[in-house]
Order: sequence, then C-alpha cells, then structure tokens
Amino acid sequence: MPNPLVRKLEQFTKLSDEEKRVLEDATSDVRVFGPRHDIIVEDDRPENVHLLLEGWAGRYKLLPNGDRVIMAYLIPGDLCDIHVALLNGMDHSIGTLSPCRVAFIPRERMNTLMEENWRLARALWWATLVEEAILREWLVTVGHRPADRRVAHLICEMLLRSKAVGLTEDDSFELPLTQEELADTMGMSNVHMNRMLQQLRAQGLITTNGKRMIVKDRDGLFGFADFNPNYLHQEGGRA
Amino acid sequence: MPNPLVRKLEQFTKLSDEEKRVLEDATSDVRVFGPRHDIIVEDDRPENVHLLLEGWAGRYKLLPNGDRVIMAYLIPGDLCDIHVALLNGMDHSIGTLSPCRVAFIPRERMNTLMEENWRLARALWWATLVEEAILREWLVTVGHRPADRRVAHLICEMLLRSKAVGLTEDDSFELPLTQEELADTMGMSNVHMNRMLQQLRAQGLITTNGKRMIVKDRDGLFGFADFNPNYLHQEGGRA
DNA sequence: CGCAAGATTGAAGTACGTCAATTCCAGTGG
DNA sequence: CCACTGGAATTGACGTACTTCAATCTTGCG
Repeated sequence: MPNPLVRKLEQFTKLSDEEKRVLEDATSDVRVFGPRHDIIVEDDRPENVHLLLEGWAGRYKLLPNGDRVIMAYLIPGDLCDIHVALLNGMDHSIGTLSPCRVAFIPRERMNTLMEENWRLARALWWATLVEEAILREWLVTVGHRPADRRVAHLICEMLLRSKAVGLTEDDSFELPLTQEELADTMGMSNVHMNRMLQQLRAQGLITTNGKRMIVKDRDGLFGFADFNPNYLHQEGGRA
Repeated sequence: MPNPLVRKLEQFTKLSDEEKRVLEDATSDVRVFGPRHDIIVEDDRPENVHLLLEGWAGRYKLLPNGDRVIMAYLIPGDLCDIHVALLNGMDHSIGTLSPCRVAFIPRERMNTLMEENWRLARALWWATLVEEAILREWLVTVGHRPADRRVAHLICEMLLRSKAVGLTEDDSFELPLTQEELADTMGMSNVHMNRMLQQLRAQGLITTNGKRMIVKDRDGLFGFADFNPNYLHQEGGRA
C-alpha cells in the first residue's frame, strides 16, 4: 500500500524516488487510536506532526455553551498539524472520529525536511492551501446554503475526497460519523440533520447502509448541492 | 511608512535587512483601485501576486441564487493570492471594498524569491496559516453563534487586526463597509445586521461615527462575543 | 439643493431549534 | 441463540430567531 501522503502530494507534483523515500522514512512511527480520542488539544505545542494513515479525524473547538464545532474532516493522507511546525500553538483540537492509524513525525524532522527540499516544502504548502480552499467552501455552505443543500454539498465533497485516496467503490464511501457529528459540522441540530438526510433519500439522491454512504444519483446530487469541485484542486497540479 | 508586509511578517520572525530589501523591491509596481473593483476573478490564473497596501478588499464568491458571500477581509499587509503561485487557479474572486492601493508582484518573481530564501518562504507560509485560522474561526462564528454575538466577534477581530497594522486609534478603527457587506459576510440579511448593530449600540458596547467603528467597552465586547484572540497568533512568533 | 445609496422601521412568514418520546440496532453477556 | 442494554436514529409538537417584503428616512456627494 503506497503512503497516502505521497499519493496526495503527487496530485500536485511528481515526486522523485528520493523524495518519496524521505517521506516514507518519516512515517515509521505509527500509532493506533480508537474512535473519539484526542490527538492534540487546543493550546498544545506538540513535539510531533501527525499524519493520518487510516480512519477519519476532525478539527474541532468546544464553545462555552457546550457546543462542539467540527471545522474540518481529516481523512487518510491528511496532515493534522503542520501548523505547529510554524505557529505558536494549536488554536483548536484534533480528535479521531473513527478508529485511526496515525503516523507521528517529529516536528524538527519535518522542519529540516522542508528546509532542505524546497520542492517538498512547496508540495506541503500546496496541501495546506487546498485545506484553506475547503474551509472557504464550508464557510459558504454553512453561511449561505439551506440545510438540505448543505448536507448534499458535504456528501459531494467527501465523495470526491474519498475517491482521491482510493476509498470509494463506485459512488459509495464509508462515512463513519453519527448524525450528531454531521450536525455539529454543518451548524445545525441533530434532529434537523436527520430530517435532511431523509429528504435526500426520498429525493432518490442517496442511500445509506450502516455507515456506508451510497450516492445513487451523482449528477442529481451535484446539481442539487450546486457543487463545483474546482475548490478541491484535484485536476493534477501544475507542470 | 514601512512596508506593511514586512511589518506583518516580523510578527512571526525577525527579517534581515537583506530580506526586507528584497520585499521592498518586489513591491514597486503599485496601482490604485476605486471601491467595488475586482482585482482577480474566479478561474483566473493571474500573472501577478497582489499585496494590499492601503484599503480593504475581500474574498468572495457569487452563488447561483445571486447571493454574494464574502469569505475574508483583506487589510493592508495582506497578500491576496499567493495561492496562484501554487494552485492551479483561483477558486474565488477578490475585489476591493474601499479604495485601495495594491502592489503587483510577478508570480515568477515570488516563486524564485521563496525558493531562494527559505526563511522568507516560511514567513509567507506562516501568514497563510494565520489566514486559515481566521477562516476556521469564521466558520465557528457563522455556524454556531447567534447573530448578535456573530457581529460582536467580527468587530473584535477587525479591531485587533487593524491594531496590528497600526490602523487603530484608541479602540476605534475605520470599517469601510456597508451593512449589506457585513451581512453578506456573516451570513445574515442586511435587515437583521442593522438590528444587531443597533442592539450592540444599545448595550453600550460600540458606537459608530460614519464609517468609523468605536469600541466603547472593549472588555464587555470581548466577553459578549466570547472572543479568544489566540487564533490570530499575534503574540510574536517563535524564536 | 437634489439625488441615489444606504440605513432604519414594521409586519408577516418560515426554516430552523428545542424538548421529549419512541424505535431501531449493534454489541455483550448469559 | 436470545435477551439485555445503551447509543444512535427517528418522530411529533411547539417555539423562535431569523428572513422577506416594502416603506420611509437619512446621509454623503455632485
């Protein structure tokens, strides 16, 4: 199985064997977590950068009123926190959503790796810019789309992101989240999330089978969600 | 007047005279725009990176239903689009909100500049990570805070960001936006934005004088907004 | 001084939240 | 193999924070 980070970065630029080796080497310290387990919490200044190899995790904050806000989903190939290689500390927490396999990369190692190899640094930067683009789209979705299209849009995105790391089968993928977690992500109540999912099923756009999300009418869903995948920047990078 | 980009990056790390000179040199091609003028539009692959020297601009998208969504405010010192130095194209547009002075930096120049100077590249990367952190906080705000606190939170942020580039006087700053633009930012109607501003005035937290926003009770406003400035990463960078 | 954009107000509708049951289901132990 | 259990999904009734529409009032500016 190829390293999912390598796979992801190669969407942006071809990596040399040497570069791939460096990345592979860095991801040798692998640890396993159960679901709902914190990897880093706010204000930490961890000594490691974390790369998700298997499972889903999420960035989140807890509000004084008790609300949990999920601001991003992390899937295999995603780096949790190059931030800490550059920023002062975490302004949010990261926790697993499903069981996960996570590679721990020492922060210093990451730093020298980037300093010594501009191409690699650039590829990693590219990955954070894509993350930022996703965040912008979520902001649009949460702020300006009605609840049903919000849910539809999220499903479209996670279908494509899952596909990009080889985790789809036809148009279905594992969505290992509860409706409450989905609701905390899209800024709505779990009750309403439930109703919107039912509606999408009734519209014939999706089916679910346990934790598996099956997109029955891909074009229909994309259209309904007003989904433009350009923000995922998946077309393969610049020459 | 010092270059606002230099000023900003020095929040992260001390720059050498040589590094400052390189940045100054790069920002020699300056152009002026009136308000509501596009600098880059979606799907562009512009030949220049744009640095805001004076005025306010915003990242936005237009939705099929006609909604305009403003996803970020750019103020002096902010880079509009290092994205295009790395990504395939713009997934959103950038337009001025007030009259602006903008420096045009050739994309290729930016690329070689970063490639040749890792410290500078790192500082620029840091800036994009801060931007990402702001985006996360907006997502929290828009998705999970009631409208009155949403507005309050935005005012807190823009007060601190303005202060960081020397654009405040006591606790007041220029907010050159219409209520409709503010509403498009926070995902609410202009009518409701108007009412929330009135409420904040009635609570004695703010006053306005034309386009000037005056924070009358800073602690009160911070408290009401549940504002934690950690996400702005303004304490000065790592050693 | 006059005009257009922006700010403000009121009234009426609605998409969503909250609360509280009830049902479903995967996992566990007997 | 089945009964038990606790979390998740689902349902219904009801309340409310927002939106929309439409009018009026204010302000900056030529």
